[in-house]
Amino acid sequence: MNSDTRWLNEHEQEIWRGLRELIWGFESALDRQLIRDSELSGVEYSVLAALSEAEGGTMRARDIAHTLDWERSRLSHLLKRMAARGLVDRNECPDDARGFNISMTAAGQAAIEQAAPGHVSFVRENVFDPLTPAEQDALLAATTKIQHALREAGWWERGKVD
Amino acid sequence: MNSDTRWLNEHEQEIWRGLRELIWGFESALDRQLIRDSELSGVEYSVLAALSEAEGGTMRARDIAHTLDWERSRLSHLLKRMAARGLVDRNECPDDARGFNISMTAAGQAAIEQAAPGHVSFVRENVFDPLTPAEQDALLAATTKIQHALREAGWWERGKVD
DNA sequence: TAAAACTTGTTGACACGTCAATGATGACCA
DNA sequence: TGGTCATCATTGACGTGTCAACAAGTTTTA
Repeated sequence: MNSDTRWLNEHEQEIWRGLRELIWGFESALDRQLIRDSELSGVEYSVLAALSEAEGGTMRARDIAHTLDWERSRLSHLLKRMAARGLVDRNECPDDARGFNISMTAAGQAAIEQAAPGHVSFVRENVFDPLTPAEQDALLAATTKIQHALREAGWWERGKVD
Repeated sequence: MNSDTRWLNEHEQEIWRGLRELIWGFESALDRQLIRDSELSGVEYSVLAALSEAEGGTMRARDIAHTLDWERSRLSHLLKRMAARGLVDRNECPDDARGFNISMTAAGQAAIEQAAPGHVSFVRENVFDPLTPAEQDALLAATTKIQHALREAGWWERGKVD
């Protein structure tokens, strides 16, 4: 933070630029692919994927938020739109009067089943096919270590950091 | 796309999850750091960083959009907000009546100078410090190849992919 | 048990992104 | 010259994310 900042040298700038561009570009490319090949956005896909792994295609909103590591309000806004589009249903939770059970509708099920193959192919073709197995493992090592550093420093969780 | 989809095995899912979580989490962590330690968002920082490398701290909007690989409308919306906050000025371009010259104000200059050390430290501490030089190079190789695959397949550019 | 504290989910204000439409100007070429 | 086409920037509609405030229910605890 002070004047003894360790600035990046040329090579480090190149590495950083590569990472930053990928972080920026991959997510939007993934979103474009989903929106073109299905009727789902990336976030809608995430929610339906979580539901499809739950028994009966049903989860409490709280648990979806926890699984995806999302803020509750973010999920709430999205679920309202998804319910309006007929992708999910919301029912009161019998155990806990505060809660809601979110379940996939038949339309939601159909949407994710239609979207999944293209989504997987996208990942296959753009992450795994271009890399050797050794490179794939190196990528995992790097992403794991970076994520670990961010967690250690408290930057991973949204909300207050200090 | 067909029924012969090559699904991901366990290990591949682990690699993919690591990448996806990093892509999701890194950007928001970076944004949080900037917003906490300065008065700038990540996108505002990008614009000011581009301007600070131009002569006189001035660039045409078109060139900023090209440098950052952004849509013009995205830049236009942001510049309107930044101008309202006093971070940039917009002046008509003498050569081309369609264009605008965007320049950093003194406040914009002060904001990025104040934000830069913390930003660099964040990258240093969360990307370079956790990785060995060999791992850094492996990361660059992986991001480069993935980006290349996305470009080849036409997924990199926003807009129609046909 | 009553008060305090926490959990769950919604809402509203606002920042930010994409897309499509618009208007104005510049470039090209027949 | 005049018409066509491309370029530059803006705008509005809307999807999406964060944050803070809120209402209502549940848990803790004194």
